[in-house]
Amino acid sequence: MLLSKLCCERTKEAPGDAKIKSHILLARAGFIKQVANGIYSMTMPCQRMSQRIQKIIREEMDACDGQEVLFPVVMPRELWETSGRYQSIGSEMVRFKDRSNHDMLLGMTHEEAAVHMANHIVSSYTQLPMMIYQIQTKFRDEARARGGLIRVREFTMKDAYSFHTTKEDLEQYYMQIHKAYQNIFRRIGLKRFIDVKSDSGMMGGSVAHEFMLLTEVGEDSIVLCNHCDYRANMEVASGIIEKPIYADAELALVDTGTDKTIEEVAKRLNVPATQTAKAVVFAVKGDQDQVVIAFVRGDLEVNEAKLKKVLKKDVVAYDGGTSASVVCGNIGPKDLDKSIIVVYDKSLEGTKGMVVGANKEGYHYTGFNFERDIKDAKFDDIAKTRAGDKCPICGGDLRIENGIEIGNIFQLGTKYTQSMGMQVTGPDGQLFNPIMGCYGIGVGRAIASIAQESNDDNGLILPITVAPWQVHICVLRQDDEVVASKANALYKDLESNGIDVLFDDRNCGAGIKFNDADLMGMPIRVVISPKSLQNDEVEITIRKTKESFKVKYEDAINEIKNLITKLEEEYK
RNA sequence: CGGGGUGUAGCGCAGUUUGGUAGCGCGUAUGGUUCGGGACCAUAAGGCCGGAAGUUCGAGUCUUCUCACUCCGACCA
Repeated sequence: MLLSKLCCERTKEAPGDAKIKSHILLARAGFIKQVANGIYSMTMPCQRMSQRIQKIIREEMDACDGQEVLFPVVMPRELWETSGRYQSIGSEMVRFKDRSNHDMLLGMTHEEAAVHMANHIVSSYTQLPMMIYQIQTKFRDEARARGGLIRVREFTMKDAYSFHTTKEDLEQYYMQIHKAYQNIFRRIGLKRFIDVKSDSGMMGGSVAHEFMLLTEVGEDSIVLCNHCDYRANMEVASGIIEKPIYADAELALVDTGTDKTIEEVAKRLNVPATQTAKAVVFAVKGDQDQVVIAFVRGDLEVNEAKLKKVLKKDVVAYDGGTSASVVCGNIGPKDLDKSIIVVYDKSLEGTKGMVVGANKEGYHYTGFNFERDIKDAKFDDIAKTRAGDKCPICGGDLRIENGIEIGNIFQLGTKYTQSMGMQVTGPDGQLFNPIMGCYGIGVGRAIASIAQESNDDNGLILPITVAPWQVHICVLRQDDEVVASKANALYKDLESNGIDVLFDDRNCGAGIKFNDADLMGMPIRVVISPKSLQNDEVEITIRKTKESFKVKYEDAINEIKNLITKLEEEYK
């Protein structure tokens, strides 16, 4: 490809609104062009990078006996009603009417389409296990797109769906995909990626993992153990906390005046925050009259994802406007309104001598004993894990890092095959619902992740496995006929040897060429100039290591071939 | 959805307080001198100042409405 003809403009300055490295660099290198909020066009280099990533994904999926298929982008309402998700998914799914007034939607995930396809084709367990996958555009009307390609509304995704006869078979296959994902992320050049246990969210199902790139700019919080392999998304992480024992005491009503917060009350009564219980008020989503109160120890926070899981209901912030009587700031477990759903965190289990609200303006109780004073209380894990809590596996210290989700895998179970009525005949002649797994990777987010992780002050540093071109030729003094023809000949020769080359054939200064080459990040730079040709040489520089050496012009092709092989080794 | 911010040349921005001929840097085009880390000189092209309505002799600038983008938060397979 001739750079002079490439539809891709590099700029010195980043868009004013770009904040994170990957966004700044992809924009400056001219890889992406924003069209609307969360919607981008990709120029040729970016599209080629996307295709290279897709090729690696295909190879790994095919190695897991995946069959590449294509589901529709636009689907009818009826299909999504069979799973119940037409109703349960909110405004992040775009809905519209076609010309004959049918309700239609844009696919944001394709479980329904996958089951629809499988259901009409598979009739016997002998056809299982089976995995189908596609690489296609998805649209999710995110409330807030941000960070360039990190969080967008329209994106390319690989989504795969597997069908199994037994749970054991799914589990075995799940491990196989898990391995394939590790291969994919390693091969596209990501370094700091890990898999974590995750919440299965709206997808349903039980076991789920997310693949995360650890980075400052990540939107997810990940809990990691400093000593063992334990790691989990904050949404599901559980740490062990120190539980100081306080002396049991008589229940006593004390005047706490206008003090409401844990900090104020603890200070007034001269007790540590760990000797208090905090009440956090929620309401069931869509029903502000159904109040939910979650109790955690005073020094802890409620983890809403865990609370939702315990309740099996969605909760939202309580807006205060209901019939239930709650005295905010003085809420306690004793004598609460019967209509309220109450959840206690494990941090309170077995505690005594605690300070709790009295459900009475201006008063708290001291000496509260959870075993004695609440009958039949059930304790669930609903507290947010903190850095410094102890690992549930080995007892080591936990730490918290940010991450970007770059892929995920779910053991779905029969949620969709059941709701959509997919049944096949089993070995015993009886019909059963196949057990499903599903597996996603965001291609655009992988591009952003690579850019985010692999760069320096001068620009992108693309792994050779995904770089749009392996070699970037800079010809200095394009106006010199001998140099120009030698450079052009090298360009042609490399291409005819199956090497992808970006040839900077512009007649401009060396600085401009070097800066553009660094910014765009191709792994191998070849400089050919009057100076190098004096000794009949060209200069080869490795972008990543800045390592540079000269080779004879005639040997250039072989040297470059060898170098490519050597660089590729690292991603095997 | 809540709270802030910004819309002026392809890109980055000034000009708005106090209304009076549309600016700067980068980029682009042409000519020339240079040219191994974003060179220099000269010349030129490029704008309905996001949109609509209003105030005014006169609006990029003031008023009202609207749209878009964006940051923080809520939300998020």
